Amino acid sequence: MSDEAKQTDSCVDFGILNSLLGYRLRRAQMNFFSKFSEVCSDLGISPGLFAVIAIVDRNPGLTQTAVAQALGNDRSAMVAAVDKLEQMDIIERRAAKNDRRSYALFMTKSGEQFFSTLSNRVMEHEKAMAQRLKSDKEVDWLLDALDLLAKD
Amino acid sequence: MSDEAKQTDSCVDFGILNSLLGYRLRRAQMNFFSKFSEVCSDLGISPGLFAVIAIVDRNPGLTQTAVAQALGNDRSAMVAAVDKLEQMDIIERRAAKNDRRSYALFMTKSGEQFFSTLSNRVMEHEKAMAQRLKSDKEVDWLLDALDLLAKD
DNA sequence: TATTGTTATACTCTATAACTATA
DNA sequence: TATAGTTATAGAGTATAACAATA
Repeated sequence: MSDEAKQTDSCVDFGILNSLLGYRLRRAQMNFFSKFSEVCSDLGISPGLFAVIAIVDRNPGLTQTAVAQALGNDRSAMVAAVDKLEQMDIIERRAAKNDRRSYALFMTKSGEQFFSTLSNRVMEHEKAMAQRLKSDKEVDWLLDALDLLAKD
Repeated sequence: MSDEAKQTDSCVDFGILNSLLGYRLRRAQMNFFSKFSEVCSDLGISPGLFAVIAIVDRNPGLTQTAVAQALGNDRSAMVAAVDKLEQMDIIERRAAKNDRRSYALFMTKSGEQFFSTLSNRVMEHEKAMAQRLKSDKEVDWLLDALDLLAKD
């Protein structure tokens, strides 16, 4: 490898990208995503599926559309997700009481146990990442800042 | 709509998701992404293409592989990106001096002008988002925090 | 008419493997 | 043998449109 080529290895000027929240958000999120996958891939759970489980766990009886709206997804994306989670015996569809068009989503018994294990893993990962910041105060501050940037 | 169903609209408990940096990062990044698209879609530039242009603008003569490594992408993804940017007369491939396998990437004259316009738009968008935070100090702090979370 | 779940579809982004021409 | 660019391909994620059953 020539010296000229070697320059390209680590001396790249990121210019405007360095000052862009959007770019840094993307890099940070991509890192979180890949780390999450490492931690949870053997359990067959992606970040998206984790979010669905977390919502159903805390809000038993929600419809598929309601979960989709909460997560900012389209209803059509819920079908495959709930199919998979039902196949894994984590979530179950039950006929809704007042509306025969919709299903109510509930955790199964084994699903609750699974989510407990899963949450512990995710929290460990989260803890390791949060420790890169100086204090718990800074983590809270970051959570608030990200919330501001997520709105509309 | 029944009262029972109405509950699902905005009274969803996000549980553990609320305290997860990973989830909030995802929501914030998705918002940035869609806003960026609104601002730049008429120019035919996605966040990914913008990053490529920004790197080439500041580092003329880099190879495709070097740009890919800087951005954390695979080389194969660069082909279509550079094809499009070359078609738009923003970037051009030139034969590399010492290595006939590789191209050196450079901005075209019109590309530099285009990037100037583009950067102004992106900076406006960025400014609007940054103003959601309390001060410039907080923005700098956030940039540093995101940088910490993006590493390995 | 409007809404729920569903299906089909497509589009983007991304990663992998294999090929070629060079090194 | 190793690397740069390329191609083909496949997977995940996401969004749109249309349909049947139901409201």
